[in-house]
Amino acid sequence: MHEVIQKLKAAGLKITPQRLAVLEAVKSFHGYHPTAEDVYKKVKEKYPAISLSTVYRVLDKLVEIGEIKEIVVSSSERRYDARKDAHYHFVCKNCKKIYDIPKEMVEIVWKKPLEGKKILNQNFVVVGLCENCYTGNEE
Amino acid sequence: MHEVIQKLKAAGLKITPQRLAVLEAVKSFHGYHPTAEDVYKKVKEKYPAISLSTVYRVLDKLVEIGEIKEIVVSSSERRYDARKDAHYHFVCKNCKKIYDIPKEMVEIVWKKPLEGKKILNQNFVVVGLCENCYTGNEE
DNA sequence: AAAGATATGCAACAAGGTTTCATGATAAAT
DNA sequence: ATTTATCATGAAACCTTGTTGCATATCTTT
Repeated sequence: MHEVIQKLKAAGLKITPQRLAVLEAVKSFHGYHPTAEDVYKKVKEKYPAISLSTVYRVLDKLVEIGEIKEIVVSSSERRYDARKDAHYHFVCKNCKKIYDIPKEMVEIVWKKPLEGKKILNQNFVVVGLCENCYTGNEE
Repeated sequence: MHEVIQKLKAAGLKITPQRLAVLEAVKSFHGYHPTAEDVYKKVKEKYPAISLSTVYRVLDKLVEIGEIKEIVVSSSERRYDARKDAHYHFVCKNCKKIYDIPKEMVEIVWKKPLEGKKILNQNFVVVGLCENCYTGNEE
């Protein structure tokens, strides 16, 4: 929590209760990857006055300063991840649940370098059917 | 073009000029990965009466029968790809341009199998800065 | 050629996210 | 501690992307 305050200050941003509450909320979803709406509902529990637009704005800022990540697993909604270490994701085509894939499970090897371009992030997203949906018991 | 007709028939779908025109349009964007809107504009050139909702519906069907693919590279809009062979994508964080990465350039090795889950697709999306944006000449 | 089934166009709608603007809170400088 | 300049917030309006309901039109099969 101290760390964020440093980062916010370093970026010339103010320390507001909303910002701290939103970050807390995102962090509270261990293993789950919340949408902005999910975060909004969670924050409201302890901070009923917060507005949805503030949540959107704070999420953007937290991504900007690298305190959380946006994961791109759907073309229709944004999802956030408080985990900052590298890892990958599995998305169930049926129930849409998102699972973490530990970095150690997969090795990504470049056979030839990507000439001219600068790589900032490597997103590996596996789409398939999870345990529940694969065996037929829809969720 | 013959192939699609077979696929549509096999899926119990009718052969309509709109469906053929939308597929043609998607195919015409070599190397570019159009949004539904892009496809709509392109189709309109030769088929001015088509409606946007039809384009959305046809794109869905074409994805369903595997004639085109939806690529997930943004959380806010869908993009389509007529290329059916496996390959990956690079997205420029600055100009948002999408580049194809040939399959041969990257090798994805599973160190441990994904227990219980069935893999349908492996999407590898690299985010970074492209030639133009990296060197400072914004686009 | 007719019948049945499916697709289309239009317009209304919905979800997710953004923007504007007046007000309120923060941080730096007295 | 107070003031002041700046930045952030809440509320509501708005925008973009995609979806749906329904009447009409078009396919396909007989």
